[in-house]
Amino acid sequence: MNVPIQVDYGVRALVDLAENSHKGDVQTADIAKRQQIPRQFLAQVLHNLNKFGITSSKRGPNGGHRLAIKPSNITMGYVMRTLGNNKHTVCCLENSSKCYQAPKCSQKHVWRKVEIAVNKILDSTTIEDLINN
Amino acid sequence: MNVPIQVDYGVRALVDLAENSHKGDVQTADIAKRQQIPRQFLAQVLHNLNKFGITSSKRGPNGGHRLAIKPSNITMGYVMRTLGNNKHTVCCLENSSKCYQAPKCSQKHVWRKVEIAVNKILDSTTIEDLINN
DNA sequence: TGTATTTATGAGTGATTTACTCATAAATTA
DNA sequence: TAATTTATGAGTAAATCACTCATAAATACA
Repeated sequence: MNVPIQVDYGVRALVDLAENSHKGDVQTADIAKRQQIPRQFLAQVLHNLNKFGITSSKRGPNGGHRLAIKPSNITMGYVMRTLGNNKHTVCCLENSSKCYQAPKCSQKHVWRKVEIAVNKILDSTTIEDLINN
Repeated sequence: MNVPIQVDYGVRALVDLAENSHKGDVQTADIAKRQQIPRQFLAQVLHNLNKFGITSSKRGPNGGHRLAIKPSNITMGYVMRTLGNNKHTVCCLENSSKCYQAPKCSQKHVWRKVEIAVNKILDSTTIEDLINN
């Protein structure tokens, strides 16, 4: 499984937001510093989370980011699908190969089974779960 | 999950070998033709399978490849680990990030859980299972 | 012995992806 | 108006992927 660093950063940012939301909007630079994530890149990740309605943001002085959904309703699966470039969790050759097209590809349903198992775990793990360890 | 095309080719080659083993050694070119895999690349894949004892081979006229283990004992998991460049199935940032090192990485055990679930499926699926659909 | 056949093996390569940076625009506040 | 903060698209260096190429080594058979 390819876990893009965007997903890692995104999840960490969401955990950070959940833990610091009481102070009001949280700025990219603060999250970047706390989580040791390159600032400009984190800005893009947060922008993506924003676009998909997981967070919302405000520009200008004392602007920043906040969660738009409560931590117990944000699943790793949703973050993965949001930041993971719309790829299948198990990319069984989805781009170039004929795997999914081939009628007698005997591997296909194994990988599908794997994907279902993965999504089951990711969709049942929330940001809140991560905070509670 | 990154399913390298090598793994796909390897699994298909093993299924092909299992289905054609009764005729004696099977040549790379024949598998390549039947399975529509680039010949030279398949040669490398078969060589890798050979190195790890899944197949054996013979050079020269009427040489070729054969299974060294019976299909019911070759798991997708083993093929994945053999051809998948020794990476973790779930590559939770294993290369560059601090994920596995960081003491308070709350994602780590989620990805580990995912990896265990994936391996459970792959290790319980054999080449024989694929042949029997 | 010599020639054809087949695998073994390392080096190279073009395209794509990844993980960023840079530059600048737009919004907001004081 | 100036400072601050996010928005957004373009660019980029390094790594990876999916191969090809070239050549060596083994084997079979005439």
